[in-house]
This record gives sequence, C-alpha cells and structure tokens, in this order.
Amino acid sequence: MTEIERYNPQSIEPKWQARWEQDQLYRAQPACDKPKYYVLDFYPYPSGEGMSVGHARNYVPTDLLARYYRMRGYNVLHPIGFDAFGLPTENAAIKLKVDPHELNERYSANYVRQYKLMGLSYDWSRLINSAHAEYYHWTQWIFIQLFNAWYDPRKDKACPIAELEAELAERGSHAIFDYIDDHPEHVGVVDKGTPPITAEQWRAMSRREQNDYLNHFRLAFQAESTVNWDPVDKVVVADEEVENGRAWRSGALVIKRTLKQWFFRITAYAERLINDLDTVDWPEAIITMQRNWIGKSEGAEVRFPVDGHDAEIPVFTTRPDTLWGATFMVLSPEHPLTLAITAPDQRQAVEQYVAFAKGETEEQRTAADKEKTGVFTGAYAINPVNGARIPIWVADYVLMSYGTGAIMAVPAHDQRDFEFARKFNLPIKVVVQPPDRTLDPTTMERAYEDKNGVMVDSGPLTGMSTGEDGCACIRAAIAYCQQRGIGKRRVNYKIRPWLISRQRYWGTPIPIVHTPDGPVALREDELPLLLPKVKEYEPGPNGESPLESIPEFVNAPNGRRETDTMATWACSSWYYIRFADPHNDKAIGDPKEIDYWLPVDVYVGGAEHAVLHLLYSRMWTKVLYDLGVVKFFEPFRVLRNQGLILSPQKKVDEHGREYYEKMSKSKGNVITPDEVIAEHGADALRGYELFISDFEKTVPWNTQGVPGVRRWLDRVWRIVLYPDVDKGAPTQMTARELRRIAHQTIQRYERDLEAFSFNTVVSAMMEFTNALYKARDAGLHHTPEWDEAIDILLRLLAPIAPHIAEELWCRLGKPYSITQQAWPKVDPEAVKAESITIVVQVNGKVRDRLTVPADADEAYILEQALASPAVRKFLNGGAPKQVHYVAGKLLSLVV
RNA sequence: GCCGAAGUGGCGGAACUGGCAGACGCGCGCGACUCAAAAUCGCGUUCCUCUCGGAGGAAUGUGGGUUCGAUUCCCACCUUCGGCACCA
Repeated sequence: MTEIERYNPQSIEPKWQARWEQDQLYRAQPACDKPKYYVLDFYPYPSGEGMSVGHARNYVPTDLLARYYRMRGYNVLHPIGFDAFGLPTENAAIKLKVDPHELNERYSANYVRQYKLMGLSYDWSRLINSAHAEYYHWTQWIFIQLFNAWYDPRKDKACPIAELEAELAERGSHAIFDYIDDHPEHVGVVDKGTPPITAEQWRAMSRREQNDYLNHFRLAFQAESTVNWDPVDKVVVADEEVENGRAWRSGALVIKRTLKQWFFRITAYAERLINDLDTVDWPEAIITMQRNWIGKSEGAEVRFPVDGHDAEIPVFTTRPDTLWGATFMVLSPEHPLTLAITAPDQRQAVEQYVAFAKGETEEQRTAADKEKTGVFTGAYAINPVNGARIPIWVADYVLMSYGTGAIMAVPAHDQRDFEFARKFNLPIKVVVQPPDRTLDPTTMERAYEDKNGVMVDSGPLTGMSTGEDGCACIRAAIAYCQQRGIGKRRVNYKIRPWLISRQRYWGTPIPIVHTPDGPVALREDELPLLLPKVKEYEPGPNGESPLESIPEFVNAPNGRRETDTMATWACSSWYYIRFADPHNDKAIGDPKEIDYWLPVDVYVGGAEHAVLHLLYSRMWTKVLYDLGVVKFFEPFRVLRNQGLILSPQKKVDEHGREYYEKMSKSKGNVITPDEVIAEHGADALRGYELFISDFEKTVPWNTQGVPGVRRWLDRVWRIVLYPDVDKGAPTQMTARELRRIAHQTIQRYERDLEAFSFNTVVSAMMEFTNALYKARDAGLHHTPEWDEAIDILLRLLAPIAPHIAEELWCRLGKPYSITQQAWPKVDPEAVKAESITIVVQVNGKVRDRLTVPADADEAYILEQALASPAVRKFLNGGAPKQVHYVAGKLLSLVV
C-alpha cells in the first residue's frame, strides 16, 4: 500500500491565495472587443461584527459565476466596495469614541480579509468606499445634476432647469400645467398645489421668489416635512426606529416635528419606473412589490362645491361610476379647508378632533381594525352630478398624503365608508345592483365593492351594465364629468418624494449653499466638498447636524452652507456605475468604460432591499440616462435574491411550534466563515454554501453539512492522486460509459449553473466523483478516457473549489493557472447512449424496465414488452387496448 | 383584509417540456479494516401488508377534476413564510 498524503486545505489555501494575489489573476481588462460579463453583489455595509456564513450565501455563488464566465472566455467584471457611510458606524463611533473614518478603515479591512479568506475572485484594483472623497465627489456631482434639472412632461425626460427658467420668462407655466392636466400620469413632476403662473408674474418675482418657484420642479429640492423626533437622544429617527410610539434606542416617546428636508423627485419617474419593469429579468415578487409601492391607480378628480362658501373641494376616486351614490364627504384633519368651512356651532368639536388626530402617532392612526372616528363640520357640499346636498365630515381615515386629502363617501360601495356611515347613522344609497341579488341599504352588512352589476339611480348612467373589461360605467362617468366640466380623468400614485437628508455627520455632504437668493449648488470644479473632521459626532440639542458647529464649514463666501448630509441610499444608487472606471478623477467614469460594462448582467443580494435601494437606483439611472451620462435606462438586467441562513439551533415558541432564529450577535448564535474555514477550509465552505439548499430559499445552517462536502473533496483528492490505493469491489463500466458521464456532467453543470441551481451543480459533481471510483474499480484508470475525465473534473471543480483544483492541477504537472484554462467542450458523440432503459407501464403502473439499443423502434420495444413475464402477468392474457409510446423513455399499455 | 411565494422521507433537497418520485448530501443502522478509536471503504435506510433473500399496495399539504399516465395542468380549501396595510 502506498503512503498517501492527506488533503490539507490549511496548507494549500493560503499558498494559492498569495500566488493569485501576486499575479493579479482577477483583474478585468479595460473595454475591448471581448464579450463582457458583469456580475455584482449588493453593496455591503462593513459592520464591526464582520461576516457570518449567511453573508457568504451571497458571495460564493457570484464568485462561481465570475470564475465560470472567465473560463468561458468572457472579460469578467467582478468588483466589491463598501457602503461605508451611515448611522451604524456613526453610532459605533459615538459609543467607542473613535473617529468614524478610522472605524470605516478598520471594518472595511476586516471584510476584505474575510473575502480573501474565502478565496473570492474580486478585482481588488477596483475596490471602492463611499466614504472616501474620491467616491463621494461623484455622489455630490450627481446631486448637482438633479438639483439643476427638472422633468419636462412634454419631452418625458429630465431637462436642464435653465430650459424651465427660459420658458417661464417667455410663456409662464400654464402650458406645462395644461399638459399635465391632459396627461395625468405626469402629476408627479411638480409639487402638489403649485399654482401656474404667467410670464409677467415670473418676471415680477425676486430671484429668491423665482428660486422658491423652481424648487417645486427641481429633481433635488427642499421642502417642509414632518419627522419623528426623539427628545432624549436628541435625534431624528426613522419610522422604522419607532415602536409603539417610542424610540427604539432610548425608549422615549417620539414627538412630531416639522423640518426642512431634502428630497429627490422620484414621483416624476413613477410611470417609467412601472413600465420599465417589463424590460428586466427579476424575481416576480420584487417586481410586484415595486408596482405596489409605486401604487398607480386610475380614476377621476371631481370638484364638489361647498354650499354657502366660495370654495370647491376636489376629490379623487377610482370609482366615478358611483358618484351618484355619494351620501357624504370626508376631509382629512390636515385638509386646509377643514377649519375654513366649519360651522360656528361645530367649531369647538372640529378643533378638538383635529388636535386629537394630530397627536396620534402614525402607528395609532393606521392600526388595523381601528374603530372609525370623526366629527361633522356643519358644512355641506353639493354633489355636482345630481345637486344633492351632502354633509361634510372630518375623519382621520382620510389621509392628506394621498389623492386630494378629501373623499366622496359612497357607503354602499366602499367598506370604509360603509363602516363610517353605520357608526354615525349616515344615509346609504345603492347605485350598483349586483347581477345575482338585490341590495337593500337598510339590511346590508357590508359594502358591495364589486364593479359587476347594473347602475341604478345614477342619472344618465342608470340601466347601464358593466362592459367587457368591467370599466364601461367608469369610462362613461368620466366622459360625463369631463363634458359637464366638473371633473377629469386622473392618475394617482402612492409613491412620495424620496427623503434624502439626515441631520447627521457621517454621510456625504450636500453641495449646496443657502444664499439670500435661495439655495445654490456648488460649481462642479468646487467638488468634492470635503466632510470636515470634527471632535464630537453627537447631534446638537435640537437635532442640528454636528456640521453646524463648525464655522469654517458653515460659512461660505456667498452664504450659509447646507449642513445636512445624504442618507446612504444616495451612495448606493450609482456605485455599480463607478466600478466601470473607479479611480477616474475627471468624471464619474470614462464613457467608453461605462458603455462597455453596463448594465450589470447579474445582480445578487438579499430581498430586503426589494423596494428601497432597487427603486432608488433605477431612478438615478433614468436621470443619468435622460441627461446623456449613460446609455442604459435599467441598471440591473438580471436580479436574483439569495435566501437567508438561519441558526442551526431549533427553538420552540410559546405555541409549541418549532422555528429557527436569524443569526445575530445579540443572540450569540453567529457562525463565521473564519471558524468554518479554520476547521474545514474555504473550498469546503464554498461547496456547502452552494449545496445547502435551493439558492433562493431560507434555510437553517447544518453544522454537519460542511464536513459532508469536505468528505467529497477528500474523495476528489484521493481519486485524482492515488487511484491505485484502497480499491473497492470490482464493478462493470466501459471506457465509453466513463466518457459519457464526464461529458454529461459538463452539460448538467452548465444548464444548472445558468439556472441558478447551484445545489444541483455540486450534486452533479459528486455523482461524477462517485462514478470515477466505480470506473477505477472497473479497471479503467490507465485509459485515455480516465485522463480526460480527470482533466474535466478539475476544470469543472475550479469555480467551486479553486484551491484544491489548482493544487491537484499543479501536482498533475499541468500549466498554471487552472483558473485561466478554457472551459471543456461537450462532445455530442460522447454524450449519446448506446443503450437506453424503457419503462413499461400497464394501466399507469410500472411493471418492467427494458434495456434496448438506443435506436430501437416502437414495434421492437412493444414486442419485447409483450414478451416480458412481469408485463404479461398484468395483461391477463389479453392484448392491450391502447399503446402510448414516449420515444426513448416509456411504453404505456392500457388493458 | 389585500398581494406574492412555497408545502415532497428523520433533515437539506432532486425530478429538464405531463412520463421510473425520493438523485446528491446529512443523519441513522449493519458490516469490513483496527488491540481500540478516528478516518476510510462496503451495504441498507418513505410508509404499510403478506405466505418476508420475494411479492403487492399506498404515498409529493387536504379534497375533487382533466389524462393511458399528474410533484408537474385546472378548481376549491388548509398551513407556512415574505410584503403591504383605512391608498379613496
């Protein structure tokens, strides 16, 4: 027996990692004629805790793809960088009393160390970091482009704000507003409630007033906004950081404060953000979530005059067909007309109610199954379609932020209105009778919301029934309103402007100076606006940004510098472009490189960013497309989400149900790649990350899984280097069969990898390895087919387990590096089988299996089947009534 | 409540276009090697029944349907996970 050297990843992995790094094997070439492949991971935030094996679920599959496409001859861009700005680092800096710049370097370096430990093939020459001025210079540059642009609805794209100024000076803004009226999908290009003006009015304005007006159109703009304020921590907190009205960190009751905030006008892109979803290959769930988030709904805006006042209240409705069934109207407590129209004897009650609603948290106000509340204003509106005088109420179930902040209430056909009407004894009027029964307002138990039915008591619509698409009555109602001049077709979107400013230190400074004439952007040659070093990172007593206390920063020659910084969503909205040319100090990137590399071919990350990052990035891409900076309008061609990895420990909840926890430091159940690699090596970790489950599924980590994969790699090691040792029982296999298995494995590998079915890629490789043991036991190992099979095995292994593949490749005396070898070609001749197995069924049950030559025809197979004793047993001596033959697979006999 | 995804052995999962359900791995059991253990190798491992070295039956969340044939297609329901949640 030969003395064998055991597979020892601890000695071979660091050796090859050092060699690869020295040789810079994974550098992408600049733009050239080669086909490109851009595979990208979601931009990671480098946390102080480092990575867990859950993070590797993202990085290993993309590395497999990168290595695979390199071997297939593509110029592969596989970069990484750090989304380094943001609150977690800032909070850590405050707590540890360490400069966040320093923490960033420390944490990023730890991530890089872990990436290298896993043998990931990133192009390290393209490493980027959002918190480096070299990077945020261009985040600021894009901010300026947005600030200096508006969305021209007629051109359906972003245009320089100077064009808007020229138009205002020449013709005013009426043409723009008229166009939006006729094309309601453009409602989001301008702030709600902005008045149209004439050229004379524009020219009469001061520069400050003009800037205020332009602000309603700019793609980056400042506006008043209500935010959650934590009086103990003295910070603004996000909605997500508020639980039951209390700040998550301090436990203090949050109060609402109105602050001036910076926004991006994502609403202008609502329609394109929906429509362009048809052009990407993304998980259906994410596409649906984005659609819902944008929340397009079509209907009509109808104006209701207020009885006895010189005022009209517009309402938005998706069911204009039910206009005749409106029996009351409801205003949001924040509606500007609420107090103005309130009758004197109701004033006290309404004021009280408005104050009560204002004091409610978002949580209380939108709680499920909340009892309806509201107060009568004492005023009446006139229903413009039938002159009916209907009471106007104020109630918190109507939100100021959606539609017009006022609704017409149709209790017979809207469940919310129904509940309100029942509670306050308001009349209910049925205007749509369902086809199968007759609704009686006095006995109805819930609203009939279906569109299907016949119109009753509805003026000109009476007797109409729902058309083919269910919207005939709606269209007729809109046409009627338009003709009478009381309403018009309208589109509403739920999506709101994207809040970008944070009164915090650790973020990209906003390149704006507030002058007596209003906000002015820095010139491009004044960038980057550096984040100054400070001693204290805590926000001021009233939530002022720490930047406010630095006179050298705040005081600009022409005014006061903006002290808000950008939320990290800005940094991550364009980083995928930067990788094309990451160190360019003249532009966000050389257009030649950007045009070559983008869009991203495959983008992989967790589903938690379904809406936020993926929506923001799409908007920025479209702005840059409109402005001619890039030539693509969707950044990520293919998107896939990896599933979560949970802790292996089974827990039982209070109902006795079993579940697995997420890995987290606070629960003390984190498994790190470091510990797994120390014990079993990076290749075994990589293999198990791929093998653990279906890529998109959430699954608990199994501590036995890595040793299982390690055993497979051990077997690979032994069969490649020591095929003569430890023979098993003799088996039957021909050289041709071995060759067929090798080439079929290439096919399965390619097919499964391209379908993101990485677990079956690994299992195909395990089967191939098992087949080699069998072939060895059949005495095949000194044949040319054996050498070819081993060669294929190692090439296919290289993307999964690069270290062991390189080591074995080297020991067989083949040329360095295996990662630079060509991908093996499938030989179609080798794949063909000479004999095939045909399953014989009788009445749908398998009764026998026949081995026949691959070219056997149906007649021959039928003859063989009828001769089989196992089959005859179930034929009861008769002939089959029906015969179904599936070529090469199955013969089904029916008796 | 609404929208989306998914339910297959003890566990993770596989099954290409309607055609052998349970590949591959984990775990478990038995055996070989060993003084012993580890490692390794071999065999077995969905459930039930029987006249058990064989044969038959049932089974892919539940109940129906289409089909010679359904994990796959259709209908209804149940459960789990994710998202949204008074959006007019």
